[in-house]
Formats: sequence, C-alpha cells, structure tokens
Amino acid sequence: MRSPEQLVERFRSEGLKITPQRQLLFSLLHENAEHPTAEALYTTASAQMPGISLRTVYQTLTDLTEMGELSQVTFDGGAVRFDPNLTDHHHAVCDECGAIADVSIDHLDAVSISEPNDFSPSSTSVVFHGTCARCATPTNNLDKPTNNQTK
Amino acid sequence: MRSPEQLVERFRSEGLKITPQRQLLFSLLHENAEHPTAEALYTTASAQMPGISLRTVYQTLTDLTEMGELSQVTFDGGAVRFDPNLTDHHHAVCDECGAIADVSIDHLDAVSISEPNDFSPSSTSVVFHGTCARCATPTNNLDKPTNNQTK
DNA sequence: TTGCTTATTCGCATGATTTGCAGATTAGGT
DNA sequence: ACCTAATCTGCAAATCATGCGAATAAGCAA
Repeated sequence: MRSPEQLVERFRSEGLKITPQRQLLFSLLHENAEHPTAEALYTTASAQMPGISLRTVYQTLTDLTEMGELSQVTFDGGAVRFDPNLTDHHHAVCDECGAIADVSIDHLDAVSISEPNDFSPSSTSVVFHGTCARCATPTNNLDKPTNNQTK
Repeated sequence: MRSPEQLVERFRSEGLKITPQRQLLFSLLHENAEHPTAEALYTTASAQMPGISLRTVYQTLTDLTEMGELSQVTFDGGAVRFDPNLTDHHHAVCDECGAIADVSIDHLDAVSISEPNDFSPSSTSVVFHGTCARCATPTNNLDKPTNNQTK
C-alpha cells in the first residue's frame, strides 16, 4: 500500500473525498505488518476516533482492495485479514499465538506441478505453519502476545 | 479417508454407532475429489435420504476431521471444504470455474524461507491459482461445469 | 424379541463475519 | 455561504457454522 500522503493524492485525483475516517485508516494500515482483521482495525480506529462505524471500516478496506492498494488473505477459515504489503511474499502462521508473518521464499521457481499436467497456474501462494521465534523461545514466556488464532 | 467398510470397523471399535446417515456420508465422501462444502454434501445426501439434517452433516464431517479421516481446507475466505485425500498433496484452484484439483508437487523441499530466519515451519502448503484444462480448452465450452467459485 | 442405555439425530436458536440499504452528514467546489 | 454528490452510519439481512435440548434409534443383554 502506498503512503497515506500518496493515497490522499490518488483519492483526490479520482474525485474521491478525503474524510477523517479514511485518513485514520490510511495511517493505521501504513506499513502495518500485523495482517489485521476488519474488527481489529475497527477496535484500534475506535480508540482514536470514537463513533467511527464498523461499516465504514469494511467499506474503506473494500475500496482499497479494489484499488489494488491492499490484498486480502484468509487462513484456516477465519475472518479476512488485510495486507498492505504489495511486494511478492508469502506467509508463516504461528500455531501457538496465531501471529502471521510475511516471508520471502527462495527457490519457489523450482516448484512445479507433477500431477496432473493440464493445469496452467498463474500464481502460487505458500503458507507455512509452525512456531514463531517468540513462541519457540522458552524464556520470555511472560510477554507473549495473546493468542490471535483465526479459529 | 479410509473405505466405508474400514470406517464402519473403526467406528464400531470405538464404541460409536453405525447409523444410516453416517453410512451415506461415508460413501459420498469415499474417493470424492471434488472438495465439497458441507452444504454441497447436504444437497447430495438429501437426494438419497430426504430428511437428513444439515446439522448431522456438519456433525459427521467434524467427527471425521477429528478422527483424522478428513482434512478441511478453505480458499479465499469461502466455506470450508472437505478433503478425504490424506496423501501428501496440494491444491490448484481454477479461477474460471472454481474447481479445485489435488496436485502433487516436485521440488517442494527446495523451497525455504529466506526472510525472516527465525520461524520454524512444521508444514508447508501450496495453492496454485490459474486455469484448469477444461476451461482452457476453447472447444467444449458447452459442457463446462457451473461456476463453483468460493467467492 | 423385548427392553435398556446412551450415542445420534434433528431443529432451532445463536454467534461470527460480511454486505445491502436508506437516510443523515459532510467534503469540496461554485 | 451554498449545492451536490460522495460518504458515513446504523440496522437489517445473508452466509456459514456451532451449541443445546428433546426426540429417536443403535447395539447390547437377557
């Protein structure tokens, strides 16, 4: 996703209005690597702007997604999560705390479908499940994040 | 998933009862490569056993999943789909008709996380998006399957 | 076969997530 | 300051899934 400033420019140039709600969400999403759900963003946004509606959060997220500024991802059937990272990347889901991390992958080009041979893939996405560094460390068990598991 | 006969044995040995509803679902799931949703199975089951309840379908699918006889998969936030294929495999989703095919993959072991280096993956799943053979063929457009897209 | 015990089924209510709709509000230009 | 269209908001409703209690039936024993 572009910077809040660039988004403001883009919205203006497309005749869309710059509302405080949109600006707040732009800033909350900018460089946000937490893959938040709409509800999570709503909670955070509400703290800074009491009265903002969940409907508006959904609406803005949908708009940004349609504009290609956000992508939506879901893991294991939970709520949709929003990802402002538009670079080529994949995801690692911690089975302990539910955290989702962006990961880059080596040698993905080596992967191919061996069977069947009649499917033409246009994109490939990889999801790792496992344990994140924080949960793997037996010490600092105290400041572990709360479980955010999708299910 | 094992054969209906083997499942009957397993259920009996665990003190579970063999009901006509379960037997029907065993047979509908056996070697089913369509990745059906609970609703889809309910529709099919209802044709053969009018009166069967959607609740029972969900219950049985959950039971089989907990027994390790089925796995659940979701794509793009749609409804959960059930997969009786317990072999090591991945999935290819046709963006045209929504069909989901099981695929085997070569060189998955070559894939590794380059960044960050502190996540310990225990499993890796790959999903291809693209066009299936049937949709890619310009002829036989007439007998294309109806769009079953998850979203 | 009959009867008993308990697993199952079923239907309905409820929960979670998301979208549709319509009226109230407001951004941004005149 | 005023207009108009875009936006926001609240609520209803759709979809998917699960909890719960009463009714039912499978499997065992006599």
